[in-house]
Amino acid sequence: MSVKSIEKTLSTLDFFISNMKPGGLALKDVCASLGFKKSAAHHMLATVCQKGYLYQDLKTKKYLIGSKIKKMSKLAILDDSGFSDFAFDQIKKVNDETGEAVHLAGFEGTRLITLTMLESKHPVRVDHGFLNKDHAFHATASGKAILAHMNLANQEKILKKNRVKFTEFTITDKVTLLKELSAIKKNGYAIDDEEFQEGVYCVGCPVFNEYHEPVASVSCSSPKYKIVRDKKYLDKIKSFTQQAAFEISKYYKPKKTIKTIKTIKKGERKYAA
Amino acid sequence: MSVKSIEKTLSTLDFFISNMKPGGLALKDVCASLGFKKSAAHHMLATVCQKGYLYQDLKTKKYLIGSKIKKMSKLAILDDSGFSDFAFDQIKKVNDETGEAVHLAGFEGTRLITLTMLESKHPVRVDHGFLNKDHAFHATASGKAILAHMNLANQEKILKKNRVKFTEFTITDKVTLLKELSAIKKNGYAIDDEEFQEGVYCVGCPVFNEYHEPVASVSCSSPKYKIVRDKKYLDKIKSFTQQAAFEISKYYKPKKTIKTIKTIKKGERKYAA
DNA sequence: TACACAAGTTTATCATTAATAAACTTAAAT
DNA sequence: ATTTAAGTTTATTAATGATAAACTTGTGTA
Repeated sequence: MSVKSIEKTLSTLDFFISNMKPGGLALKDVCASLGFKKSAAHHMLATVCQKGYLYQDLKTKKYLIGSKIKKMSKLAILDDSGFSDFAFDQIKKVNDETGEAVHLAGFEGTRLITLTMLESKHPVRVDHGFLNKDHAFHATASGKAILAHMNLANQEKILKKNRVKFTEFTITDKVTLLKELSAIKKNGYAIDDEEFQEGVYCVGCPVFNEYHEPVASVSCSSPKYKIVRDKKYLDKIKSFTQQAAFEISKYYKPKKTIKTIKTIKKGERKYAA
Repeated sequence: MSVKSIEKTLSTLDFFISNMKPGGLALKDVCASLGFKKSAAHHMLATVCQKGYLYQDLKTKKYLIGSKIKKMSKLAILDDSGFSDFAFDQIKKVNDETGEAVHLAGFEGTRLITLTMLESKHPVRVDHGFLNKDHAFHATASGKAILAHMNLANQEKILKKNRVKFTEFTITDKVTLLKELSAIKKNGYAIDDEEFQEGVYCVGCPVFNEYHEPVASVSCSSPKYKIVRDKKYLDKIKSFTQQAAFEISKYYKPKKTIKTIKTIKKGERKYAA
């Protein structure tokens, strides 16, 4: 069960984060975009303002981002960038060598999260454009690469919340998926053959932490026709992706010789399963 | 009127931001600290997780900061630091010269916000320790310094929400306050004589933008006995505070000769009344 | 200066919804 | 293996959030 007034409020915060304009947003803008009644929206926004997450300009009455949210942007505990920064060069290399879109994905609970992505350089591009692949753990190479190396309990928790059929090729049957995951674990890489988007073929490889738990994945997406046309193209993508994931896993095996090791705080390794 | 479930939810987010522990927070911790019933808290947290503001660790079931909040911390629109950075040297100077606690305050709607503060260097210190002086516009030197230079309409809006009696010296009568504000405007500085905290005496001076609208203030806090003991001490504090506020106002009159002018974006000047 | 319109605010009422308690599940500790 | 504690789910009820309508404020136009 979910609490509707909370959903509406957090959707509103989402909206402010994504659609903020210089002078702020008017009540009617929020109502128009999110389909709220103006009196209801007013009560909601008044409460959000009272808590300091937004505030209202005295003169224009438009709503602006409040100090509570701004304060967040200064909190070190929220800074996740250590891992992504470490991974960037490897992601970049795959992108440079293949020219295809490359994704670095992590997860939070049962949700797959895109941490970094580099877009395709080719004229015919695979353009995902979304940074939260909600409920797509089972339908993406990045998701399956992580999932394959989890224990059964976690696999089941995730699959329970990830059973959306995105295309006709999306695997939704649990038994078929578990069989697939078992093969992925053996092979060391995952394939997404138009399971998330039609015409898109991806290869994904897992990133492990120091306990060999899967914590992230690297994936490379290509238009499927290229894969079909040239068998060796897949091998190329596969090897670069695999190599990148292997290198990124070293983030979790910090060597003393790396000078920057002191700056890697415990809290940054928060992708552990 | 305020929406209670929203209040609870945002209080919970506040709690997570302030009290996050490495492995996350358990449901019972939230319930114990905020006085929620566990089933209600569970429903609330489930909704917050669904929206990606928090997430639950698969194994420990503890709640952690989610990608939505992390993403916020990377958004440029939230970056307010231009003004505070510009002001820092001046704040520092007052702190160095007087040794007393110095505050830079701004405001959001009817709420006074502490942007930066430097603590007292003296053994007997005035230690505010709070960064959001809620509803204290009327009871602080920083608040009154800003308020004095606003138009009557805005003054009244703010005073309507700022009438808490913090000490026996807090001025809550509207007529008395408006008279005081008028004097402050004439003098160019505001005094807080134990109106917010007993034994604490503050001087506050307004910072103006290019349209001569008050947008912030600098205040310096001292134990009252020092002020009483030595008449010249107040003059010293007053002159340093005044000078700092004057210099900080230059942020809003950018000269072409300053090279960094190009980096000052329109959006950063968001303290205008 | 007056008028009309649009946006925001407040209020009281009603129906929905969030809070509750109790039963249930899971996992850890003895 | 048993007990306990934490988390989850469910059905019920009382409280609360949504609503419409009246009201206020401010802006732009005549």
